[in-house]
Amino acid sequence: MTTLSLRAYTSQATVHDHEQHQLVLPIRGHLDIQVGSHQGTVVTGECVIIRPGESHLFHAKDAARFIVADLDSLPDNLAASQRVVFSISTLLMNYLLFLEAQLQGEVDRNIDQLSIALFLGLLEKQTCDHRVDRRLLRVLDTMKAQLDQPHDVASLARLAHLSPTQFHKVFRDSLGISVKQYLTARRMERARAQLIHTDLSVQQVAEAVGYQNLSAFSRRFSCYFGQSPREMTRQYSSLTPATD
DNA sequence: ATGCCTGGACCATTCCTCAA
DNA sequence: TTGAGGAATGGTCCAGGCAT
Repeated sequence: MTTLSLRAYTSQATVHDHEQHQLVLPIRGHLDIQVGSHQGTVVTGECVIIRPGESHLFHAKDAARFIVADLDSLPDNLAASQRVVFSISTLLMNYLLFLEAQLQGEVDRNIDQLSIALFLGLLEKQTCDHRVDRRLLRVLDTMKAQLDQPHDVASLARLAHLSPTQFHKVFRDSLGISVKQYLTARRMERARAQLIHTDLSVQQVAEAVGYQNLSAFSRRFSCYFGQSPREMTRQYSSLTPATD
């Protein structure tokens, strides 16, 4: 049995434990946590795993809000991990924001079941073997929010309060790829989504993800996905029934 | 014919790693 | 932290394919 609840703690909770697994996912503000021997702060974009019988306590600031999920069992990817805290994907983070609104609305059993199913589906997609360095969170947000803008490493490093060399190192240690590779990956994924889900032309999509030059975009897209933007569009449009 | 797109060649810039 | 050097990336130009 999986239940989801939205909770906003504002005061020190007493030490306690549960029979079920519990996941705590901040959607605003941060929490000070103590889980077993682990102690630290958890911020938006991270998830805490609390195993059955494990003593824990939270302390949240006034404005902090977070989603709590009680589960009988963890998905395999989480169960296999020894981590207490890991970074969640942007997709799951966005879904949590939707859930926040959903959980405060009217109670509808069907919708609730679908919501939980989707939550579990996204949970299974998490790679919980890493935790993104805090200094990079603003940088990642900035890049993702401004994919159409040019980003140079020097200014991104300043945002993280690191020297360019340190920034390179922290970035690769934390995410396993270089800054440029990360930016290109985000741009390509966004581009693919726009090509498949919108009627924007390849030119418009290229501009939307920061390429002034269509040729450069097409080349990069083909390298990344192994097929051209137009081929990608056609492949998916042939799978989608016509609406008119 | 026209517009849209792809991909090759070339070049400049920026990135990234590594040694000092 | 800095600097060097190779690698990667993006822009420009252009030729050519494809659909309308």
